[in-house]
Amino acid sequence: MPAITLPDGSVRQFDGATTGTAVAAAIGPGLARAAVAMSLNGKLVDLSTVIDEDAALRFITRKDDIVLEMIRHDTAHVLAEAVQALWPGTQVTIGPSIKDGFYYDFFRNQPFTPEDFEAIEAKMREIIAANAPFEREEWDRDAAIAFFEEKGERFKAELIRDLPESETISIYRQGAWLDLCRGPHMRGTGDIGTAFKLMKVAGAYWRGDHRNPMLTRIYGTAWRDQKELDAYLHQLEEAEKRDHRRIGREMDLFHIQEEAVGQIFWHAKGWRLYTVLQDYMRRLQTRHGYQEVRTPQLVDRALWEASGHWDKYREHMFIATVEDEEKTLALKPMNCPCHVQIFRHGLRSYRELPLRMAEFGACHRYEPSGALHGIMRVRGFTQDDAHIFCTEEQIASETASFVAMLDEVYRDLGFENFRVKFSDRPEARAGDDETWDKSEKALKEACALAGVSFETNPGEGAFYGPKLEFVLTDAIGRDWQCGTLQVDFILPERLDASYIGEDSARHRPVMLHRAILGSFERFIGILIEQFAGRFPLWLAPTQVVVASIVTDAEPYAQDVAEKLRRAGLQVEVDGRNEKINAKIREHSLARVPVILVVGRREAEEGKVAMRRLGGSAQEILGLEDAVRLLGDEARAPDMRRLQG
RNA sequence: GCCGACAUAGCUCAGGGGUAGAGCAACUGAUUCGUAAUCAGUAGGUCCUCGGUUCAAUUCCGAGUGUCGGCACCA
Repeated sequence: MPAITLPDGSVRQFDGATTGTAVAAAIGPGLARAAVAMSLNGKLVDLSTVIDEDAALRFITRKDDIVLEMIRHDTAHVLAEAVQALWPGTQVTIGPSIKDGFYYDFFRNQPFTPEDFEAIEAKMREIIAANAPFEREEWDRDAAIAFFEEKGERFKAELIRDLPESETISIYRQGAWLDLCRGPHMRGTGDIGTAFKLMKVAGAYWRGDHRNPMLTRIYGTAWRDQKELDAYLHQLEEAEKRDHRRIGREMDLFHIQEEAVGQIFWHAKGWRLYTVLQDYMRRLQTRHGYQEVRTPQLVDRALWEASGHWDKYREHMFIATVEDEEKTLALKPMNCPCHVQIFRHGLRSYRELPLRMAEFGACHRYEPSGALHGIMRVRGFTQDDAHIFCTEEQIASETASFVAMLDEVYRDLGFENFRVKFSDRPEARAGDDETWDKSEKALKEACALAGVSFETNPGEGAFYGPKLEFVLTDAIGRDWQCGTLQVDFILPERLDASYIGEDSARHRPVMLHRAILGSFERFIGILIEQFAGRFPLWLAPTQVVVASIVTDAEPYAQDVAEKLRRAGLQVEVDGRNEKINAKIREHSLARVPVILVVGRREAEEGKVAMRRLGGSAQEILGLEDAVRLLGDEARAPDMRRLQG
């Protein structure tokens, strides 16, 4: 006699075991039509699930956002059926819903191409139109394995074999086709609707392991209706316009070419942005008690052997040799071993700790070709790196002040939201478990002190210690690690760093590896996408264009520009023989934040007509006022804070 | 690195077995025009590289390089 409690608090009694379908029908035909699944005691299940005891029930209709996940998951099943119908012998593997869509991984000797999409989508529409119900069955484990092996589905068989013994083996049928699946699903394929689209094909390793065979993955997107789908596709187009590679070209910031793959040719404007950012970071870190150093690019392999990097990362290092010498040198892939050299050069006292050593360290890593991505993932980059040599007791407070500094920087640069991941010990690591226990504990306590909440990223730590990763998202929705803080008990040991304690004995310092931007290259990439190239005045490579209306006004335009330059602004004069409309248009498209228009009138009266990017209003200002206003506004945020 | 796609003027792209075209940009001239494109003209290309097929390859085939999208990697 199940009593079913609905979200409005009402309770319905049923004589015997019932199903969601029956309950919905009992409530009303409208709901019966609309309900596609249900939440039973908080768990999302099929509508056909049998209810034989008291339960809290909420029906899921297309209005619920959770239905998007179901649509996507169901669409993945339909995709798999379509593909197997068109290319028998293709093996199925897994097909989950993901952000904005779904994918399905297939094994087939010949990969799919986007040209196949049309045929696949047509077949999918057929399957959806047939509206076969999704039917759940629970199978015996061995029978399921035998069944899939019989069919030649060795990946499916392997999946079942690897499921824990306690797991129920459930199968979902849709018409004549079936798949191993945990569920839940909507009522039938017809519930999917027609707002789906196959997006791209890609290779993906079976179970995400590069030693395994490569599968063909088909990505798709699916939505409740065409309107949502169109909106999503439009959003993708908009994101593409923010792509830092595109804006970098449009704004003449940088380029990359074949002769220096993975390295950046910074053009004048891009470099201006870079140096403004670097100056800002330098001021900030000085204020936060860091000392800046500079260490060599080429360092003998002996040091990398001692640090452990040679062993682990040799293939990813650029090696340099000279004919006259036996030595093998490596372009530094990171700065820490060099910083330890400075630390251990001479005797250190506990009184010097925490010692915060910073370097804008230019590093080179031979990144896999497939990893390269614009200026975000490169082979030559510069970290805003620093190492804090401290005692164990100082870890927490140093972490807290680091997080405060990072927070300040991210806010100043327009990032209010960022995610923090805590990555703990990886499989391949240096140091014993005791040390790792100590490091992870220290870092977690430090997070608590700093009020940092994080998600855990198991097994993703550095080989020498656990790390915090500060993650920002690019225009296309991809995550990038920028800031980081890593606790390291290992390197000081390996490279024999020590200080003299209060007790006059030698002690090992702890090293905190930390970066805020991560690399200038990556961060500037993110910054470009964040602002879509429309930088705040202090970061803009060209801050002001003075545009003359008539040739007569050009001398005055030059005069205006000169005064602005003296106030520290980056100014260009557009004295070309073009109509003012054309100039406004061009400089607006070039994302110049401020255009000062000057004609005869302004020249006579000593004024400027100021127009801001994105607005159409103009403001008439006296020249001196404009210079003061813009000069003030162009100050970096830290300078404003200092100067008020 | 792996799978796939792509590579033509500075940019965006069209074309196609008989050595290439558009728009924008550039340059020249005219125009001096007050807030998102003035008009006219000119110039610009080893069609990524190497090899093969062919009377003939930028086009077809192969290899390489690079880029893009994923996957794997990311000290």
